[in-house]
Amino acid sequence: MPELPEVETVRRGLNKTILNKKIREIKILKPKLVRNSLAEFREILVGETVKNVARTGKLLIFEIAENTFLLVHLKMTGQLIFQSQNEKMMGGHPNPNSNDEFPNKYSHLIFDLGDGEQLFYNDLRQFGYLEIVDKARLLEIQAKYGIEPGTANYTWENFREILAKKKKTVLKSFLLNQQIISGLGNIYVDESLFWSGILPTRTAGSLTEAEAKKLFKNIAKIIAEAIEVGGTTFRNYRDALGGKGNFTDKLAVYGREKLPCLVCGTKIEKTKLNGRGTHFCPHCQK
DNA sequence: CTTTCTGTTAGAAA
DNA sequence: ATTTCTAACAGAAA
Repeated sequence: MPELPEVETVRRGLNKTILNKKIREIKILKPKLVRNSLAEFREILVGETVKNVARTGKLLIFEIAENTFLLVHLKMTGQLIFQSQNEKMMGGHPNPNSNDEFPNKYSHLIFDLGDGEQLFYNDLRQFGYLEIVDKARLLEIQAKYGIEPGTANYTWENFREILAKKKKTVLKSFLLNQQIISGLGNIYVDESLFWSGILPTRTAGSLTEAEAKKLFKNIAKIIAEAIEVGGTTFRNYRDALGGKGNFTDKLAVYGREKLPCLVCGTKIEKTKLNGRGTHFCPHCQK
């Protein structure tokens, strides 16, 4: 479900709500989502506090101690939602942006933070995971991620270099590959290619210098804009307070098949490319 | 009713 | 080695 802007929005929400609150207890209702043994998972976390929540690509990193990190990947439908029971008891819904009540049938882990405060890990499709790792393992995992929009390694030089290394790869797959460029998913790949006027079926090596530069800039721009408005809620995505993202109304092609292109009015087409639904304007994209 | 689709990605197959 | 397909799962939409 969530791509870089959505995970970043969750990260920011968590940093505003759960930092330095002691984990009193953890209810684990779906053990398979935890990659450590349950005993170890509880042993390490209960009594600790989260010092900071960081992120690499779509992976959340809870900093627990010098050599202890809790990784959380939301995959398609994972949610991390903070709820304070106190506000609820004072009347009104605890989260002004949400009507959802928690826990629900998809709340598979519940972190008790004391004072009526809880953090829920919800996951309809149960593809996500939680895993405690040490620093060495964390670095190993982070090393597999490609350049990331919004960070220092996202430079034109580096972008040109990865394009040159994957000349024959179809752009859609190229942009979805987290080891090449991290953070993009199906929505933002389609949007970036649309605004760059490039068909998703083109190969990395087929781009002109001008096209490549345009794509490079548009990716950074679209990701930044999406973060600003709290990401995109197409179906299940919710932020750390249960709220929805507002980039949804700004989508130009994703989910707009058969609707007129915002730029030229041609009907947006949807095809399947490498197993992924792919949206594009047959007139604007060459 | 059945079939197809869904924001991810590890691992298998090609 | 590199690229494409499939499975993990539940539910909505066609």
